Amino acid sequence: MPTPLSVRPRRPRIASLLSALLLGLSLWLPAAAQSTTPAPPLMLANVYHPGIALADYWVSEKLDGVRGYWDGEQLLTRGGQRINAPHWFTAGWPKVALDGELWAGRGQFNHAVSTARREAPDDAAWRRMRFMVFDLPAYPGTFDQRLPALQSTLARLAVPWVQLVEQIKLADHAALQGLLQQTVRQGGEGLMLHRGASLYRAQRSDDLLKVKTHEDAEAKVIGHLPGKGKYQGMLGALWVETPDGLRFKLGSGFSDAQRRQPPALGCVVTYRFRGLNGSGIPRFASFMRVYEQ
DNA sequence: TTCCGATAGTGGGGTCGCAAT
DNA sequence: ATTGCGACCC
DNA sequence: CACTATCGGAA
Repeated sequence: MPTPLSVRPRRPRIASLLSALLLGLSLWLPAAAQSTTPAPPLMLANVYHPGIALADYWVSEKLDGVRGYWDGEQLLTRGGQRINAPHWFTAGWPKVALDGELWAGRGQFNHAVSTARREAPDDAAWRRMRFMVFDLPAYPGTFDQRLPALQSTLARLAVPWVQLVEQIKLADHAALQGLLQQTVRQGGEGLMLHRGASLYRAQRSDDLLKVKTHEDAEAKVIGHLPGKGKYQGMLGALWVETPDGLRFKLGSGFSDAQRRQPPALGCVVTYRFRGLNGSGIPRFASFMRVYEQ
């Protein structure tokens, strides 16, 4: 799927009629900004479920940062946006593709995003960043074979802010759950599984799996927010309040029928979430069901 | 026939960059 | 200087 | 990121 619509309409200050014309025109022109390239061919993850042949996989921590794809020349985001790192950060990097995560440590997701997406690199911020590499996309071999090649590639580079993501083998599902709980307790986001026998495929498949935890909680419905597009005239999101008085919007997890007849004001709903963001608001919250005592 | 995989299309918090105020 | 919005990240 | 709905081909 070709990346659509150029972004960032950079319109000159002329008559508003003309600028509107240019804006409309810009949708048909190639992306003007030097910051956008086609999305890199990334391997994407499915969700782990019991029954997967764990012996076929390598296990590593899921690092909560910004996906970074080094195409041999420049750093790109998952969507193909150019990442403006300081020159020293990428100096000496190999002329081959590297796939990894721009990461500032556990619990530092916002710092990683802020640093990676700033147009003018903030040197002090970048000094806290690491490129945690987990794959060598262009290498013709299985993940089992790419791992040692990647290790020697990074060993030649030998800078502390570029590191290989540690991969281990686990005996069984129980061991996986144990490591998952331990990792999350320590502030990690979850685990990733790489199938050892898999070639690098730019697709979402079971060759790459993610393992995450989730929690359930309750909140009271204090408002209905309207939907857009295909949800015009239906529920877009519930405005809810937690027992602590924290308010946020709950907009995912509803069936179309529930969006037509949403939970009533004042009732309590159960939602699922994965950790809290910096302000204590549940991250990736989704509606589960109406709560009944 | 049923089921699975890939798409398309909604929704969230947070951040940056730009335009309007 | 503040606010609002779209487009990204997750 | 989360999710639901849909469609076509695999099972």
